Amino acid sequence: MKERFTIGKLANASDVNVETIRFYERKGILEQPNKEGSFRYYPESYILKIRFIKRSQELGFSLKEAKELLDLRIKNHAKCSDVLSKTEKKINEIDKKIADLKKMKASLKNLANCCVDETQPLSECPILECFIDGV
Amino acid sequence: MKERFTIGKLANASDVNVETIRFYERKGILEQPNKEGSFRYYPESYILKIRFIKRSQELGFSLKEAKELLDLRIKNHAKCSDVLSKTEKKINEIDKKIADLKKMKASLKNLANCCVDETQPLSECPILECFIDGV
DNA sequence: GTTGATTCCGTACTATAGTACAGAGTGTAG
DNA sequence: CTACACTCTGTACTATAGTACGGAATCAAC
Repeated sequence: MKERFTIGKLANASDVNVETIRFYERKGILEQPNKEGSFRYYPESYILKIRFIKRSQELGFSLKEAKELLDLRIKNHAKCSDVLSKTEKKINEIDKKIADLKKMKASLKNLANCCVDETQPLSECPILECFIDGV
Repeated sequence: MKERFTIGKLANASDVNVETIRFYERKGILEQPNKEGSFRYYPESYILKIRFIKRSQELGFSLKEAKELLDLRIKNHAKCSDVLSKTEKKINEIDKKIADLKKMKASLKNLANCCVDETQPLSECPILECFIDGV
């Protein structure tokens, strides 16, 4: 038997505010679930959707982009090339983000290392160097 | 001879609005440069700072966090342990971001692959699977 | 079958990150 | 030495992403 969630339970399980879920519905980020009577009842998958949205934001995607990511799916093979090009674009974006995060990390590691080895030289604002070569 | 930039030149070189730079100064994100007369003149390093801030935002850091990253530096060795712990915290955050971006990417690759190989099964919302195991 | 928690809708408010603009002053190139 | 592009300060406006709240309706447990 499948679990169903009222908005309050869903909010709790997804670690967001009830108002946030309603806000997402108003904005079309989340689709409205079936209503029984006048109350919304959500399938469990919404927990995953909401967590995906929140994490996407933390990774530098806007709500709109998070929705685009959630919407990426193959409905019929005529549209496959469309999905493929969008997907490849997003993969490229993600690769750039990963590359830049790695540069940031290397820069921070270098900074941390200077705390250990006092003889290391260090510029006034060491993290600035992280994007110098080929952003 | 070092280059110096008026706010307009800096904005142009950094690919942001003049008002954005002034906004960052009001908010204390960027420190005010020396003024000659009543005009601001910036050293070249500000281009790098502003690009760093913008990119940090695209990687999911807030303005406040971007400033914290820019401010991470060793002033004297008494405070080293402080810098070290902040730096390690940020490195952990970055590692988590990288890990999740990789999961997203794998999910998108799987989706793309289904366009090529039609026999592959695909769920209704394939990207949702990306954070299922051990976020 | 009443009561208390939860949900409903709509509207208003908040925080963050800018953007726009008015009106005065300044710098510089011809 | 003047014209005009640029800068100054201050205030107001915008977009995005929520958050809060009033007052009515509903659900569920006793």
